[in-house]
Amino acid sequence: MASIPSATVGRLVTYLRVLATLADRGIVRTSSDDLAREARVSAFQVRKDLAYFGRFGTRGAGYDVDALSTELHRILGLERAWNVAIIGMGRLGSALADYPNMARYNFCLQAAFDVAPEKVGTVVAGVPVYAMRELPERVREHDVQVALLTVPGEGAQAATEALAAAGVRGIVNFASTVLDPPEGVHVEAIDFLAGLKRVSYALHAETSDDERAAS
Amino acid sequence: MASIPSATVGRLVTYLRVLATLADRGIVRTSSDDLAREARVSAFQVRKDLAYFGRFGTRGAGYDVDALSTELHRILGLERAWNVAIIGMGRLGSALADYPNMARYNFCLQAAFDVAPEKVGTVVAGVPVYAMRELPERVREHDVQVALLTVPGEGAQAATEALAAAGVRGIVNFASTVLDPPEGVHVEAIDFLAGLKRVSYALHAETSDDERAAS
DNA sequence: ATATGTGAATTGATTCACAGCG
DNA sequence: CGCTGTGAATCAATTCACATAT
Repeated sequence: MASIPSATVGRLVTYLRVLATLADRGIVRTSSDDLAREARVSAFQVRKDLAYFGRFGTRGAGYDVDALSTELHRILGLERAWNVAIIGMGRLGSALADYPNMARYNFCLQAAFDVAPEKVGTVVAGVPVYAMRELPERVREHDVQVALLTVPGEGAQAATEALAAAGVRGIVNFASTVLDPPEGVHVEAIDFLAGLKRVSYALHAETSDDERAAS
Repeated sequence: MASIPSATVGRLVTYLRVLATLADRGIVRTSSDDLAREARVSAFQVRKDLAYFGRFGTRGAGYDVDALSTELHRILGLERAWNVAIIGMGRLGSALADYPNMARYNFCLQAAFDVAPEKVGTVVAGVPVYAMRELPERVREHDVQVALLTVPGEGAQAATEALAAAGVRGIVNFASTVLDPPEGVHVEAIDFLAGLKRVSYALHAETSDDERAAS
């Protein structure tokens, strides 16, 4: 298979979300136009993105909401369950632990880890908190495939290597650090401070333009 | 000015972060090669990204860490302070409220909003929590320019419109919804569930490849 | 000597137009 | 007739090579 643009994968996730809201509204059939409007992309884009993976519509009639949703689940690997661990049970880690929508998408939170002795041994949102040094055994015990990394920046790379050594191949990194991903490990960065800075740029650039236009 | 690729803006944010770690290590001078290695991009890319905005290095010698850092702050609009509000004081909103690094980058958290009557009137991490219906006055009172939107998906679009009407032009959206941004409003999406799904795709695609290779 | 800054070349992604199917 | 699926064309971003400055 030709390699898929990662932007396409990101948009598939969006289409899936849109399909869910359509299904909630009782809508059974849709079109690339509909999906495009809701996802804020072009209808060409929707069709091209789907075309990388197959043919899911009926010409003249559009797409079946349920069927397309099922296909997208399959493509994104969401039909199977993924076992998830949280590394770092600070504010953010705890907030993620009782985020309800994770289970809805087959992400099963199995374990949490922290260095603070007072947290170790507690149970947060039904999930046991282990010491970081137990990570290798516990990751294997719970068959963890994906980690949510919420440790402070300084510890992120070390944690990544420990996770990789324990066999974890997917990491969602919440730290403001560029990780050097070990061979075979996929890292997705979620950096809200970076998002804030991009907003700052957008507002700032706009203001400078206005000033220039006014002069 | 020619329009800047948004990917470039994202990378500038990364370079800034790398420069901060270099400065912490007492490093005074750097090069496009160094920055590239730390940011995991090519040196060409670093130079091209910077070239959109000017000439910041000395040929033969590289870049001054402090000077480049100052320039990037200026470019990204981080020299001035931005007043920030959090909309939705659930788990995530509260976690964001006492995230310490925001102030370091001149993002000043001024106010928080929630619909729950028992939260209204409390002070979280030094920040007053107001009722959603007070949003117009309070946003103006605190001169809020940027909002962190952490309300559930259903309420996100309505909150966006209320914010826009109150004069907020920058929104970081944590909800799993595609927002229709009102005219002149910039939205940055931070969606960790989407990140998790992209990881799922990466691991799943890899596994399918392996199976195909083995057959 | 060395590392930046930049036009030219290349690669990749998006847009388009329409052929093909229901 | 309508809407999908897709090769071709356009547009944008990345990579490269090297002239240029210190």
